[in-house]
Formats: sequence, structure tokens, C-alpha cells
Amino acid sequence: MYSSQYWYLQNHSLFKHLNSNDLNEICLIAAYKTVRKGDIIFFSEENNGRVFTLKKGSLKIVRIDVEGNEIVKDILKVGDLFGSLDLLESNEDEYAIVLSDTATFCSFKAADFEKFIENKPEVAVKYTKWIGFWFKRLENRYSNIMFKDVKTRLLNFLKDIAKDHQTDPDGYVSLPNYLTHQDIASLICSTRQTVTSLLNSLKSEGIITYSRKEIKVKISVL
Amino acid sequence: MYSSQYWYLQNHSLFKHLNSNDLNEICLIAAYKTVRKGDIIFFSEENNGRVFTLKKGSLKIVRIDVEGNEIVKDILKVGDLFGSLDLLESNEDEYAIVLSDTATFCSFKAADFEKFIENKPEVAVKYTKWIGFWFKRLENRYSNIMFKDVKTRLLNFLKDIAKDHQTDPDGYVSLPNYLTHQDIASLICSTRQTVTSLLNSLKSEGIITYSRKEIKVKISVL
DNA sequence: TTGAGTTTGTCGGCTAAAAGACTATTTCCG
DNA sequence: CGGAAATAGTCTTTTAGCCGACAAACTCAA
Repeated sequence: MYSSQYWYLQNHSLFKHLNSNDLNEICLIAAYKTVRKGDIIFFSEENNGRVFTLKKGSLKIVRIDVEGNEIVKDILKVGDLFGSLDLLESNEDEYAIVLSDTATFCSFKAADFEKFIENKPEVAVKYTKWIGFWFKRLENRYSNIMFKDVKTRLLNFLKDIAKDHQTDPDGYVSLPNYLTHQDIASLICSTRQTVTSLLNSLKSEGIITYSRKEIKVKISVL
Repeated sequence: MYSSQYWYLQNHSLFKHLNSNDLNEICLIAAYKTVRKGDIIFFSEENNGRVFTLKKGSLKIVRIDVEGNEIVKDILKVGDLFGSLDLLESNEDEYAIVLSDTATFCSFKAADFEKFIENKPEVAVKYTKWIGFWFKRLENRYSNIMFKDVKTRLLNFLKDIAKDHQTDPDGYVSLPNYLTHQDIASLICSTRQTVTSLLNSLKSEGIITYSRKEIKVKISVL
């Protein structure tokens, strides 16, 4: 018999191979929380230096730049880590907004995790690799932005979210759409107007169909 | 009494706090090498999955994109880590070119380092933080490229290399210049011609002077 | 159901900077 | 030294896509 908290942790690839004693230990430093759509998770104040793992739902990471613009940095889904991944403080100008109806996540203080890691070297190595993956992901995202035109970037963005979804028998992938054109623009580093007109030209090319709730993408094009 | 190899490792912040037994251990998995200007370090083949630390000199990291263009990804200096930082394989399309007259570096197999880490969790935590720093650095570099115009990016680039150099009494920082305009263009994501004319306009504004060997930057402007 | 707020659609002007073409200068090496 | 290769300088042309302005469509709460 195990508590649901155990299940959550065990289900996360970072902790999958830990036994129940280990889980017991990390549960002591982990805190769970469920929040609703539109809720904001700030990384400053009491959350500063915390690492979060998303258990359910999806959210977007937003940064406020020096001019006060909102920049959508990333869209996260179940299993992703966020927060102070580098085990360092700060991130004052960043926060997360819940996109799905509800989201559940657990979190622990980077400092506590650090202590935990020191006794669980397998976890340390796994964590290191995890960070390495994200590093590569960031590199790819950015080189995409710098060397591809907006249309390609938009298609790559669609491809990226489509890859974790089932293909319908008609050859389309149906993606629930939590994002405004403004959000998408921010993610692919473009403008609202450009995204709108590109989406419409993709629509008239028969590559996608979309409403405000859903985007369907012809999988063969990606 | 210690060998010069010990000194090298000990001098690197990642290994600074290890005692001589630990150093002995990691020396067994580390290999040293000195190379000359223009030499190329490939990350594929026998170097695949290796982590390097630069002991002396400077080098540039180059990537070949799908269209065959050389993209200068980074300029590294003493103390920097490069190679398979994520402890993973691949990086086939990347290599390093030595810029200084000579360069010395040591390297170890990611797999060996991993084993080492499992017995030295403090090193794992340090390594994770190290990667975290680079993560942030990458984020900053790219947000710079995406949200600033070319002139600002060029000035930021100069600021960045100026920050580890002494200021002359005349208020200028003298930077040895290993880079062509093409290299600089690639680093700040612009074109050769644009860099050339921007450098010349900065020169006529009295902000910099430069030859092919050296760039002098008025520190007050940065 | 109504009207305020938010998100989408469309257009044309505008500009930074890429791209191309050619020349001038410097470097390198036999 | 001399001549080829690499690098830098300066034009002009072209263009992707940003930006403002405004209208249409949708959403939601009172």
C-alpha cells in the first residue's frame, strides 16, 4: 500500500528507480499543490530556489523583460521540471501561468535536493543528464529561431506540440489550444499579426484547420 | 610535491576542493594535450562523449548547419568546459578551432566522469550548478540576439570580451583580436558586411579603434 | 442580451539588415 | 620579393516581417 504522493514521485523519471525508503526521504522535503487555470506561480519570495515538477496539466513560463514586455519562454507538460533547475537562487522576473483547467505539481527546496543528491549519486547523474537534455533543447529552439524564417518556426512549433498526441484516422493531429496568437508569436519570436496571417495561409493551404479551442494539423506535412 | 597535471586540475573550480587522493583518481581518467593555432578538435569519433576543460589559450566552437554554413557558436577561454557537457554522445556537427598560438586542455570520457561522480556527490552538485550557469548564459546570449538590434549586439559582444581585460590609463580596453569580421558576424548573428560597416561607424564615433590584431574599446561607453 | 473586454483578421507603409557585386587591402608562404 | 588567398570596405538592391490602425468576431459576466 502506498500513498498517492509516492505514486506521483515514483512516476517521475527522475525518481523512478528509487525504493520506498528513498521516496520516504524525498517526500519529507517535497510539497504538493494543486492549482486552477489562470493561477500564477511566482518563483520569487517563498518559492525562490525551488525546483518544481509538473504532475498534471500544463503551464506556460513567462518572463518580464526590462521594457516590461511579457515573453512566453516555454510551454510545459506533465513530467517536466521547472523553477531553479540550476539549484541557484533568483529568477525574479519569471513566473508560471496555469493553462489547463487544473495543474498539480510538487516542489522542493534546491538546497534540500542538493543534500539529498549527495547521498544518492544515481539521482545526481540522472539530474545532470536531465539538465543536459534541456540545454540541448534550448540550443535547438534558439538556433531554430535564429536561422529559420517565421513560417518554418511556426511549423516546427506545431510539430513540437503534435509529437505527444495521437493521430486521428483522417491523418490529422488534434491539439487542444490553450494559446492565443499572441502567445504563439511570443514563443516563436514573431508578432501577433504575422502569426494570424500565417495560420490563415496554412489553413488555406489545407495544412491545418483551427478554432479557438483546437488546432488540427495534417501530420504528413510535419 | 605534485605533478603539473595535479596543478591543472586543482586550478579548475570544478575540482578545487578535491584532495590529492581524489585528484589521483580523476587523473587516471583524464588525458592532457597541447595543440597549436588553427588546430581542430573534433567531438566525433574518439572524442565523442568527452568533456574538455581548457587550461590555456582560447578557442572557438563551430557548428556546421544542414546547409553547410559554418556557425561560430562560442568563444571559450581558460577554465571553460566544452564538449559533451550533457554527458551524452553525439555533437557530430560541432568542432573547436584553436585561436591562440597554443592551447592546452584536458579531457575525460563522460562515462568515466559519471562513475567518478557517483562516489563524489559534491562534484555532481557543483557540476550541475556549472551547467546551470551556462544555461543562464545561453539564455542571455539568445535573448540579446532576439530582442536587440545588431549595433547593440555588437557592443554587448565587445563588452563581454572586455570584461576580463585590464583598462589602459587612457580609458581604453585593448583586446587581442583573433576573430575575423565573419566570425563576429556569426557570433552576433549578423552578416560580414554589416559588421564591417558598424565597426567603422563605431570607429568614426570614437568608441573604438581597431586593426586586424587588436580592438581597443572606450570603456566608458560599455 | 447586451455591451465591455479580449482575441482575431486584414491592409499598407516602413525599415533594419540581408544579399549581391565589386574593389581595396593585408597576410601568408614559397 | 611576388603573387595568390584571405580579409576588409563600400556601394546598391531587395525583402522579411514589424508596426500601427482599424474592423470583425468571439467570450463572458452582470
